[in-house]
Amino acid sequence: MTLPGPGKQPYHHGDLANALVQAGVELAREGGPDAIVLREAARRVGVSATAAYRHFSALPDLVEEVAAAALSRLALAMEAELDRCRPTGDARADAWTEMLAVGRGYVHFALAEPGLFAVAFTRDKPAVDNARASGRTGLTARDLLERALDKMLAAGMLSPDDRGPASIASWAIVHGLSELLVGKLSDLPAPAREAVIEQTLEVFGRGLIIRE
Amino acid sequence: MTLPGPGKQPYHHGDLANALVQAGVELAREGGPDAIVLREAARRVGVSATAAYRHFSALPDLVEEVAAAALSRLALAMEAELDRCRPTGDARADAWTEMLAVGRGYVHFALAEPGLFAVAFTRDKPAVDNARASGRTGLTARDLLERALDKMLAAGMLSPDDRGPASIASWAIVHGLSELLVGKLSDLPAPAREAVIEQTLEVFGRGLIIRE
DNA sequence: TGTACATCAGTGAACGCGCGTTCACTGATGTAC
DNA sequence: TGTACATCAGTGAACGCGCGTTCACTGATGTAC
Repeated sequence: MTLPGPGKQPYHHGDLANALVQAGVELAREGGPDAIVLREAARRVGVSATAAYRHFSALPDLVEEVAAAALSRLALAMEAELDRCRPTGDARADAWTEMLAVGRGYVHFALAEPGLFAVAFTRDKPAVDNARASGRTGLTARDLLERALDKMLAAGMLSPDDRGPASIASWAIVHGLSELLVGKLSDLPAPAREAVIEQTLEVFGRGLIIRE
Repeated sequence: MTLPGPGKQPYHHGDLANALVQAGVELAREGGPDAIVLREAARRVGVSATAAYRHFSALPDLVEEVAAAALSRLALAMEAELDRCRPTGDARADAWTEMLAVGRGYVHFALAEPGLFAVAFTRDKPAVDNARASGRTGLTARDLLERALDKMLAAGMLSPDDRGPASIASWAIVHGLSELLVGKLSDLPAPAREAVIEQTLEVFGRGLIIRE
């Protein structure tokens, strides 16, 4: 690969596909799914609109990769929240702390990046959950949730009978909370919002956790 | 108002505003928010595109009214589900049955009318929950939920401390479930889907209901 | 090490499309006298 | 009961716009000999 000298515009970009996806991500951040516009992405990268067709068969291809990148960022945000957990050694407490972190990470990402969140869950295509694009192959949001639930199970605070239903139920509660806070409940001031998040996760947790 | 004779196309439509909203609803059913197109709505009603401007200041006005109509239909679907409940006389059982009906009505509407559901929760504007448009002024989805929760409270199966958080938590669980089933989990076959709905509501219910 | 040439990655003009909206207009309606 | 006239509710042509995509092309790259 040739590094361009200062001020030089190389004829070959070198990494156009990626650059277009990044531009697409930026557009999505600013205006959600509908704002992902092929011509604008090309414009931002400084390339002709037609150049995009060397890397994507058509617009939906680009959108799909932007969605994958958005999902990837969601998982990253959740991992960041997870990293802030300090284990105490109490398996039960730690498992629930992890579960809360996963949920909070999810909801906070939606609030911080509503455009990307919308794109991540946009459905034009069969919708592949695997984020194989954008160079990342780490754990998905779903993986992080399952791991937290497994720890709860291992800690004996989750009934084996509930392990199955718990996946989708947990996903639903954080997803619904995210959509509402970003949408119909967007008027809530930030402090009230945080209280709502904590209370909702707590009520939900009571349904999950075995009473000792 | 003049009723048009057979085959006569009256110059004055008589109820254009409403007809355009209905056409918009149809478009939304078929393709979600982006499918609400002023010109197409006018076309379907058999009127020039510009006629719409006698009744709506611009496209977002139409969309807003279509969204209100969609919310109205959601509430109607929930009421229909509610009407199928047969009270047993046991206040606790009946309250929970009603709560389940409200939740199921919500999720089933989303599954039956994904386009309308999306429009109902689309956010371009401040988003007024009041469905003052489309001639309906009944109870909203939110009202139905609050009523069910009040009955649970009255039946002594919901802690007064939880009454507040329960509103948004309940809304979140059904909303998230709806979004997921219509989106990322749309591959689920119908029977599995129903099982997921029941299990999710049950797990959630355990968090809400006071253990006797 | 040089050179011919296939292949790759761009360019720029052009296309057709459907949209929202404006404009000047005309036909229908209803009200004052 | 008639009639003049303001107002209301439509029409149809036209606008500019930005989009996705196609086409024939050209410059850069890399490989075979």
